[in-house]
Amino acid sequence: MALKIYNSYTRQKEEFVSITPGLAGMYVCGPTVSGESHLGHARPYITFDLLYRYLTHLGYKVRYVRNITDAGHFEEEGREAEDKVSKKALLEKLEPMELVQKYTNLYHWAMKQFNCVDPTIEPTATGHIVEQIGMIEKIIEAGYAYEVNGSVYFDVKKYAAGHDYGKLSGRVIDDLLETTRELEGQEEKRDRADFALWKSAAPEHIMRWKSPWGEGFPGWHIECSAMATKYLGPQFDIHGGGMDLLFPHHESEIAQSTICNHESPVRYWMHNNMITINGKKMGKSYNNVIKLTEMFSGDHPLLTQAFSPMTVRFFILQSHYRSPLDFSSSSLEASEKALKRLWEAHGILQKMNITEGIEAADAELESKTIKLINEFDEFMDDDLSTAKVLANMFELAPVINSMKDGLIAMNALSSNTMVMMQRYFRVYLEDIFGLKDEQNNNDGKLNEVMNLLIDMRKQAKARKDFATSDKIRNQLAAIGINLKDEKGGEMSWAME
RNA sequence: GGUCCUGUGGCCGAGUGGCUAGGCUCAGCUCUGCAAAAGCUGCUACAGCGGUUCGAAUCCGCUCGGGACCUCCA
Repeated sequence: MALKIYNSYTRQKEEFVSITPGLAGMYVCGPTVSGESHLGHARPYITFDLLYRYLTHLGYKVRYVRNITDAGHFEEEGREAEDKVSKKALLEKLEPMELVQKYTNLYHWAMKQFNCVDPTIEPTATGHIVEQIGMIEKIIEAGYAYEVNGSVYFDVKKYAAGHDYGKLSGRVIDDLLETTRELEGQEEKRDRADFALWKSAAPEHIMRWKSPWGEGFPGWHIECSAMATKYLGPQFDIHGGGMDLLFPHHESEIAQSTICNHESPVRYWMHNNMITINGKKMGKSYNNVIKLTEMFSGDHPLLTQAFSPMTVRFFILQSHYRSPLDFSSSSLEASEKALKRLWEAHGILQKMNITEGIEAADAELESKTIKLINEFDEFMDDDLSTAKVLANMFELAPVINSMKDGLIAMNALSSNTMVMMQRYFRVYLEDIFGLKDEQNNNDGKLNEVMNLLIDMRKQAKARKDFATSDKIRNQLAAIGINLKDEKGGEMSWAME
């Protein structure tokens, strides 16, 4: 089996073949650090973290570039240029870079909470002004851009004449040229479909750089092209981002890079679908965002409780990344319970001592188990079908739990299968899905205290002193620790 | 208005034409001093109407509903 991924460019699943065997280059559109990340942002970061982890698991050495957009852009092309970052900075009375730093830190914190692996390179737009200017100059030299009043625009019409502008996003160039939408201040551009490579900065702009065309700031799309080219080369394997970036952002990236580097920049375009609330995309424009800090604290009118980062991560993994995913507090609650059950089964499985050389006593269960486990790889190779892998795990969880409770004999499955199941659960849940234990019970002293309490409760139960045994259990429950009686008189515990 | 996507059981969600994903909820049962946890059982759905086919949730057409992009957006 080989990994197949859905390529937005060709609109079909394709076998992934990297340009250089053994190496993979991927670029993911990172955040604009002019505000706090919300739940919607979590999806691409977790989706492409999953991809990065899986490619690594498959043996690729991956260069994972995820940018930070810290240079502000005009709010809306054609209207009065207004730098997002500097606008907010005025409101908050902060230096632009102070604001950028604040939200960058917050973003990094959120990524850590989600257990996302750091990208191998995390370039900033402001750190690559020189490269962006260089690229713009090349485009002008090639005759595909023109300068007006200190701003530079990409000539879409000319590009479209010889290239397939619009292929990625399914746009028809004539429609773009004939937009019914009425936009003001288009007079600088030769054509309304043209987009800015460089914008002249109005005097009040705080963020500004010198360029051959005067002081200004880079256009929205050029940073990704410049940084991707610099770190991944003129053509690289995978470019990821949210579906809402298909047009115009990624379409424009292709155009710019193609003119500069004389080849299409990306082999596989991957796009995650949106997270919605009541069917509507979560986004700034809709005023329906739930910030990640609010998710984790529960401090939001739409939330009935706080949801941990791993619950959110699991929630996202339970659906396919190209399907829309509708948020509601109750579906998060369902994910929380499901994850808890699965994670406990995982813990039980890992603690099992496997006796070597056991032959399977239950041939039917043995073959079913092997099939379910083998499908993990198959499903992941099929465009990262995490939901199906999890479904198989949930089919195996009762088997694991039943073995622990003695409802299924320990020798029902062969040693080889047990070892394989242990390995696959660990590799998939922890290494590939990036889930981790959120209970802070690593404290050895807490464990010893709990062992003491369990011992006391066992003794109380043995002499039928239920008042004492219930007191221990109930008071622990009150502080969020659940004691569970097990078959055979043993007890285990778990934090809420 | 243009382009594209989508409509699955109480809820969330997988679904490559035939073998009825999975999770959560709910009901019953088992285990248990009680509870929790765990296990077992039950709940057979694919917006509507046509068509193709031996056979369609899956393909085609129409109708209705929802959404995305076309403007900053993950």
